[in-house]
Amino acid sequence: MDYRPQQIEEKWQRRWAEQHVNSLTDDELLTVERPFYNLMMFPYPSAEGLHVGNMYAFTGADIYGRWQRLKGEAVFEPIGFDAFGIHSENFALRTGTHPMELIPSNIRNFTRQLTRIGAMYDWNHVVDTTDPSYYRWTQWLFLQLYKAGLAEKKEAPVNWCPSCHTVLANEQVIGGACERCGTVVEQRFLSQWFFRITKYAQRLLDNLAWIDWSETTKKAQENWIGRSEGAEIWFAVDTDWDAPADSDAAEAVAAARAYHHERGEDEEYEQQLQIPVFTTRPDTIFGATFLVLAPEHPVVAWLTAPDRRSEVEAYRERAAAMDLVSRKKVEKEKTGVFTGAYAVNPATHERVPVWIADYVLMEYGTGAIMAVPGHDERDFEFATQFGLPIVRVISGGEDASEQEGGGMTAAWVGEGDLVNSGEFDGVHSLDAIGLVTAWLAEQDAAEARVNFRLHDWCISRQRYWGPPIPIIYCDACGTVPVPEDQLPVVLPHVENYKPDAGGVSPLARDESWYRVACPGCGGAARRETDVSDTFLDSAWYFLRYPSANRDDAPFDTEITRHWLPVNMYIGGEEHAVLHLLYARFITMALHDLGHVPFEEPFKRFRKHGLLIKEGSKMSKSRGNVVIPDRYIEEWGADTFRTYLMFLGPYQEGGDFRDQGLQGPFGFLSRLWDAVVPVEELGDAVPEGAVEQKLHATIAKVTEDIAALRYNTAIAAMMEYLNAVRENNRRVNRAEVEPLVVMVAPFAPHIAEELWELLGHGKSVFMGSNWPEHDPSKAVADTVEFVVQVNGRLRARMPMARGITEEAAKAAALADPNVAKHIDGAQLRKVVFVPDRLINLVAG
RNA sequence: GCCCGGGUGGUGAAAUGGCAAACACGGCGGACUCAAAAUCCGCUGCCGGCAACGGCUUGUGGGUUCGAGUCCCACCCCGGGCACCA
Repeated sequence: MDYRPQQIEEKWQRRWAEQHVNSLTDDELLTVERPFYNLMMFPYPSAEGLHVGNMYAFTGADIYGRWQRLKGEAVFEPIGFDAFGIHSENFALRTGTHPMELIPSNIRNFTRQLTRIGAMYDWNHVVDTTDPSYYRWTQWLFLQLYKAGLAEKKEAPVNWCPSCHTVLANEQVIGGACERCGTVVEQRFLSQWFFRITKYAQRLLDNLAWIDWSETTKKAQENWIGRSEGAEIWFAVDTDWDAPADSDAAEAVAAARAYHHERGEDEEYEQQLQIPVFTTRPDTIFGATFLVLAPEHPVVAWLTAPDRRSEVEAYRERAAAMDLVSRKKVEKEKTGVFTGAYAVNPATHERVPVWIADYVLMEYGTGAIMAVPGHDERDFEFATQFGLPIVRVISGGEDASEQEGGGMTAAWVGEGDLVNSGEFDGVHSLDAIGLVTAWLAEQDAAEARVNFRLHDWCISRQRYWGPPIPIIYCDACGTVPVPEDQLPVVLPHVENYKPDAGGVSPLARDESWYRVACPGCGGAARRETDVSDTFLDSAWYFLRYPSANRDDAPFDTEITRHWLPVNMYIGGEEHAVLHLLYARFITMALHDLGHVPFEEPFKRFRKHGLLIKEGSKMSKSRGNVVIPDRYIEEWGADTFRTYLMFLGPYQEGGDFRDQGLQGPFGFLSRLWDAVVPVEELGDAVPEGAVEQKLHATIAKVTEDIAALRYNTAIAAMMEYLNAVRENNRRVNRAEVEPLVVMVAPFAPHIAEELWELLGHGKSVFMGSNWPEHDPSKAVADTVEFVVQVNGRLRARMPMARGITEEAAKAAALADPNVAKHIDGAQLRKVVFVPDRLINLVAG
């Protein structure tokens, strides 16, 4: 009987479903012992169907879950659909199918594919983010954050995608372009809903020290959070003209006032206008020869000299019109204009000119810098271009020769001793950072400060396909949260859901929907018409899975305590700073609000690598995207799964080559051929080389799967099967039975079929069937010993395990080839590695 | 520029400082067959040699070590992320 994967796979998929092999009831969720929550990143259900990249991710995660189960854990392995979002909506717009029809049919197709690949999903606990019974709780989550002051609406510079007609979070802007459509984003000032993730910046960073995550992912988060230690230093403005007297005056002063008010500096501001700057190099303060403000800095209009106003205004307009990508180009020539104003360097008490330039960004630090051209490359370039003074305050680097004027030829950014720095001369720059900050602080001119690159998370979207933000605006009561007992705010079926270039949400076209009575006073009010970011849906879905059937709470307290945090989460590196950071933030916030007893959602996270095809990236335009269905049809899910895991190291990715499927298929076929004539199997216990190989293989496969080294685990099983079948020897049942179990996580269908043929009444996954190895039997009695002379291989000889150095040396010296290479020379040294090698150093 | 990966046969890839190339694909040769497919067996890094065996070989150049793909220093190349972040 030949191996016919399609029939076997159909049979077992049907049986798993009929006998509920892979799902837990809600009662079991509360009571089972050894719970193991095995999570993978839920897919966005595209119309194209599951991509091989999804299959790769899910298969690797499923293997881990199946293995835990074979070891006796009660594994909960759920799946769901991240079905809201711009991606689905854009596709719907393109094809003219309404997302409310498109998504359910995509989900049906995904469900079919996910079943066909043979993953052991718990179909009793599915999550669909577009289902009102789910997004009701997404809205609830928004309200909890709102009540805690962690959600706020504010006017801010935001990323605007002119193609998707919506704002984007910083994390969704990749290299200056929209993550979804690739269009270059613009900067706009809009009033948007933000989550105050920056409040958690330090904790998000600190916890990275102890969570068990892939190092690269932690590193990416660390960089994204971007902590910088330094100081904020205040420069008093010194001008001899009044604030602008024209019609812009009130506005300019109001803007400056608002800026300082937001920073809590009302008092200082009323006394004298000060410009705060952030620097990581307070040690270079004596070399700060000018200030540079971001063009959009709110105090610019206030302090610009009357005769400079038209030039400054022109520059600001040009900067505002520029897209963010070209503005942030490093290689671009420095531009800027002088405002005519001066400020006082608090260390030197010298007046320094105040400039504006687009290389200073409003969104980082204070939107203003002290320029130290002697020790900062960008400031050096700017000073050189505009003829501003360059002063050396740290020794090191090179100066031009006397004839050439002796000035600095480049910024010196390294360390050194301070010079031209008053009482600090001779102090090392690293020591000076703290000393100078303290000295300035005594004069109320500075304070030590930490800055983060991380920005607040902009969650409002001017789009249709998302959960409406549960807020109502009332003229009398102001901003009113929708009462929790009125959730969900159901997304209405809107025929024209096209986004609008003006930034008005599609929901704003449905008057009957947004006109609503104020929950506070009962008067006429209107709903918020923006929807929330898809990443909010996915920031808490893992909390919902075990409680997916609860309709009175987002997550059941007992079930959550039993199953969370997640034991193992496997997913793609592309979400390192998006989903994974948001999920951590939301969990931390829920912890602080008393909703969950832990603050990190995922105990372990492992990233998987990227699949490429025949040496190049898969993409639609290249036309080399692997369609999994075709391969599964041709080879079977077991072969496809095993090949995906065999083609390279899982955590690094690999190269998909059509020819490669032959290898795993041959392996499974040979396994089939070895086991299926069950009556012919011998009853002898394993012995000799096969026994040794069996125990060594169990040890290796167990270790490898634990470390996600699936490719070498499969190779080890292939080697073992080759040993079992060597020279047409008679195969014994006790030799193949453990192999069938070890194959099961990779190729579950064939394993089930063989397990049944071997006489077992129930699924191999019911019960702790993972084999144990006996370390004493995993090693051979004789080892092949390597003999080196002066570090070079000269002979190999079988020797008894545990042979002494003396005996090994004697045997080695007796070998004619060894003797020849020693050639009568004196032995200077003998290096002996037990059971492995002896190196005779002669001459 | 900074931060991660990575560079090994014809190909995908293995290798706690201790036999480089496991496992697999492909190729070559053979068995079976009228023939082909499937299957099975053998060979397969490069150079020299009938062979025994010897020499060379993990991006480049140095170093540490009895011994380096692996550790250290410098550099080149490829992939990914961040980036005028003060």
